[in-house]
Amino acid sequence: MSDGALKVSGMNAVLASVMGHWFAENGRELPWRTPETTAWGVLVSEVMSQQTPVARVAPIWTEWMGRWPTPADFADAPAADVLRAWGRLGYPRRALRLHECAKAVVERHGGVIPDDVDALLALPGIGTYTARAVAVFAYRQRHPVVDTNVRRVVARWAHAKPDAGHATTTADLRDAEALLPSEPEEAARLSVALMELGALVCTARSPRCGDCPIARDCGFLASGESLPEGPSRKPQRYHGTTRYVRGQIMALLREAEHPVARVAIDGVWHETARREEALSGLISDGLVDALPGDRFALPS
DNA sequence: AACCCGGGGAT
DNA sequence: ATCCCAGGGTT
Repeated sequence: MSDGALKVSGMNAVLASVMGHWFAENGRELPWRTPETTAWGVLVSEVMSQQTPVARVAPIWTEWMGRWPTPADFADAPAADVLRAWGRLGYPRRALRLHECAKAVVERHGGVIPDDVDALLALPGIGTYTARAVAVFAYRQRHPVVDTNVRRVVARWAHAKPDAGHATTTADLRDAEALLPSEPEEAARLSVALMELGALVCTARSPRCGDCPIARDCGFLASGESLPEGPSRKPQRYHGTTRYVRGQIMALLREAEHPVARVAIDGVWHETARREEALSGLISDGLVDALPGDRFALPS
């Protein structure tokens, strides 16, 4: 952190206090934000929330935890059941990785979600963000938790920039670490509050600076600059892409009671090459089984 | 570093 | 019609 104000002794405690009060008043009541949520529940919520808005995750998470209350319960489930329960959350490879993760937790850790960041990082589907999120939100340890929201808040508030880079870097972790108060519990509360601030107030396109509890110290607000108007990313099309066709095939197979013939898959998109690209990709990803007789199904 | 991977709600 | 979202894995 190069900003001089942050080096003032006690500044982090003040930030944590202000953000803590703001979160207590304004934080959303998500189903996994309860004292009885297990580390497994936290892990599931984090994986489901990777690139998927939490509002869409909440009902699926509740159903999921009722069906598979522990990693061991989930590890024993058939992959097809897992993919159907995942439904339309998107990026179904996450569901498969979560399945592999649960199996690894059973084998390596006796069915207990590890509390060590490095052990978490070694699990399938657990990366820089999710490992720290579990260690902090489930085990109340003191680590920086840096997601897209925290990167944006820190970029604006501490660095007076309109936005952050597109991926989490070592510098992002160091910047977030520099903001944490010394007490792990207070640090954990600050991290979730910063994430919530980014989700509700310090949003990507239309930040509500009038509602921001830390606007007084915000470098970007003080700079007087305004956000760039044009699209911040390259234009992304979806309809007709491989991802779209993959999604169509997965939806077809999720809803099918029995293996489907190739001709049924032909109906999801008119371009054969695109269709084949999508189908072969799904098979190599382990999301689809190719069965004898040119038939296809979710993996068994 | 760049690219791939879904889907829906907001604007 | 376009943007955005509690990212991770592969190359």
